[in-house]
Amino acid sequence: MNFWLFKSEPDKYSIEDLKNEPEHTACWDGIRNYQARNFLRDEVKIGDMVLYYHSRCEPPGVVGLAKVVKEAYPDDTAWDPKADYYDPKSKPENPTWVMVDVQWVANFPNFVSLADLKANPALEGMRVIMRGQRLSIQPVDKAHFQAVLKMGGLDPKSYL
DNA sequence: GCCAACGTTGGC
DNA sequence: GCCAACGTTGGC
Repeated sequence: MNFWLFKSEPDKYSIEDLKNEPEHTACWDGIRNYQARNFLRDEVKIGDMVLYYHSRCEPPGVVGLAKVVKEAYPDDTAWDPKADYYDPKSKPENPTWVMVDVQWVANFPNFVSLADLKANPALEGMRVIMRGQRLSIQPVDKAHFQAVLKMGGLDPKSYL
């Protein structure tokens, strides 16, 4: 099993939006960065666990836990001219972009802000706390993942 | 809203 | 293939 951090802007799609979906499940569409795409396509697997991170808000931080329920398949919003993430380079016969499905698992009893993450020495090296780290799909070390769950008030033994 | 950091584009 | 210009991300 792999561990991930997925960023989302809560104004656009928050963890509450995911929680309110049928079966708490939605497609994670709109990824238009090649490094993130490669993670989605090659390494994000069913059962992988995801830290749900709110970015571009005050304060940014990890708000909960989700899991992967469907592996990479073509992101059809890329060839819809009306979609926000339309990309004319991507075609149905040769899709450039992929998405996965994620399911809400839990909200953190305690919000874990970016400042909290930076203040925890156990999280040294975690990508999200590094300067200029814009990647919206990030791999997370298991030890880091467990530490963040604990900070959020969830028992890793119950979820991993 | 600002702006530094980063990714992408496109002329050469 | 280089790199300047441009667009986007995201913390602050």
